[in-house]
Amino acid sequence: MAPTRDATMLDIAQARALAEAAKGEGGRYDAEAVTASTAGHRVHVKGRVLALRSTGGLSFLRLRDRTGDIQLLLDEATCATYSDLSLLDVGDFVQAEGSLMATRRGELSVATEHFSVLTKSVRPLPEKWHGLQDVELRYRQRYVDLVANPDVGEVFRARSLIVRAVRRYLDNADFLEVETPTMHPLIGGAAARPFVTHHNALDLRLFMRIAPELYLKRLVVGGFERVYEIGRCYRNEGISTRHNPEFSMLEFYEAYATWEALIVRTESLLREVDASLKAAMPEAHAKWSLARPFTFAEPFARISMLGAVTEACRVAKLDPWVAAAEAGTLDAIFAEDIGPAIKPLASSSPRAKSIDWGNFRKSLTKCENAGERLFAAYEYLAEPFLADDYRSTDNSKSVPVFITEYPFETSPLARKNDTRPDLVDRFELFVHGRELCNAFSELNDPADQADRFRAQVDKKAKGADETMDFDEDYVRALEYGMPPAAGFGMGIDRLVMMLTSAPSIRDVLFFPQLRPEVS
RNA sequence: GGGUCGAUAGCUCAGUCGGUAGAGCUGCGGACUUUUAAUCCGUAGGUCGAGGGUUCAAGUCCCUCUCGACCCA
Repeated sequence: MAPTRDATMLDIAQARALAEAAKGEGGRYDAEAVTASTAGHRVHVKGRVLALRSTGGLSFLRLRDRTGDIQLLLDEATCATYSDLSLLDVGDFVQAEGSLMATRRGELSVATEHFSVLTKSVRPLPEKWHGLQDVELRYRQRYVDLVANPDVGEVFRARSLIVRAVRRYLDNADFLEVETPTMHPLIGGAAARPFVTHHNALDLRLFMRIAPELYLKRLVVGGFERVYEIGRCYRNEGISTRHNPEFSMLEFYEAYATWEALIVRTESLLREVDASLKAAMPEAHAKWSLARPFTFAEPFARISMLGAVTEACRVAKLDPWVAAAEAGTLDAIFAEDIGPAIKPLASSSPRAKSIDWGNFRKSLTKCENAGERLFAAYEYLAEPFLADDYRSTDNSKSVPVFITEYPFETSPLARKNDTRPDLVDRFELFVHGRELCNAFSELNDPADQADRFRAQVDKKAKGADETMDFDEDYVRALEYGMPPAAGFGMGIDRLVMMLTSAPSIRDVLFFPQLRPEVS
């Protein structure tokens, strides 16, 4: 069927808008008002058939396109192609032409005079009421999931809006979006195991990037003072609700800024992105924010790593350790085996009982210096309880926490603090106890950087597998001079999970990594 | 890597003590001119994830494996 000349090809939302004036209580339309307001205007819509009901010589189709749904009413007496209905299935794409009308129950419909199939669906869609529930099938056949489960599409629309809002924020702050290599000859920029690949013509071993960091900072050396990249990174680790082998990361670098400036940026970035999401998807946003265990409505908390450990010891009533922290002698305790101390300490309070003492002890024994020990103490004593300890004023939600003053041994790319050489000018942001952002004033001293790379190489020689390579070209770049700068990294997938209250990273990735399907 | 749970019709799920494989939706045929998970009548649909074992007899009990979910590391 060729569309007749006087029908206007419309998105379904546009077609509905023609009858907006006739819309009444509860979304019901008055039949006479529809006829009056559309004045017999003919419409031509295209979409997918979601439901098909027939009562003798009268049939109803529910049609959906990207803008919405509308019902088609087909009367055997007035629809020229009515007999084609026998060939029609749910899932087919059709075009239909007719005038707008309202049914007795007040549903806006197209009184269809012609319709034809655009694409035939030869597989049945999942059952209409329960939809597709099987999680494995939902991930493997996302194309079906998206048709059957409208909430899924909502999360992915949110993801797109979130990324757009992040870009808008950075673009407005005069950052330049760039692209850097995803295949690297060396491992660098983060602590993770890489995927290895091979370039045939160059006969070259390459690693899929674990972070864009070192390339972006080369651009800062080259005079690109504000750059950002949103891109895929790859880490050869286990798969879980929070980890996928490939994931998206935002990094930005700002010359002449310090980590303290980035704390301010981080708060404003997150609030602005969330506000954009709220503006674009108000109903979904209301649902998600109700489900969030955290809030952005109050100032984020801010505490040093040692402060967080001390505070955590206080809440857990680990009195001897609180005293040691205040006297500055905590590391002397952690440097010895804490084994004998565990039993009395673990019964100090309910909180103390829930500390993972066994793994904390094991982790401490692997540490080689005070910095690593403080980090381990933070990981086991403070981090698991951040969401309990940092609460909104009415105590209903957790507030995000900036952890600052990281030990330099655990931060091979961050700038040392000017007055405390055992610390680096770095922070991480934890939202409801989960790490979301990592940022620091950048190390731009080439000699110091070379020392840090050497320390990484030594660790690798001792068997550590999550270490960086010595990147001579990067040191050479620093030798030409990098302006003082601060850099920021954030996992996009985690951000989307938090904002949409998605429990698994698989809910925010269209095609999460799965084992191959067995036939 | 460890633990728990799961896999039965295209989809969602039952299946008791080990005794002939079930329902709803979907599909197919039919009735019905205002449906909304339409309704009604009829009908089709199965390598019970794979392999092995116990048994007269296994979807069901045992073992191994595959895939997945959740929790822990």
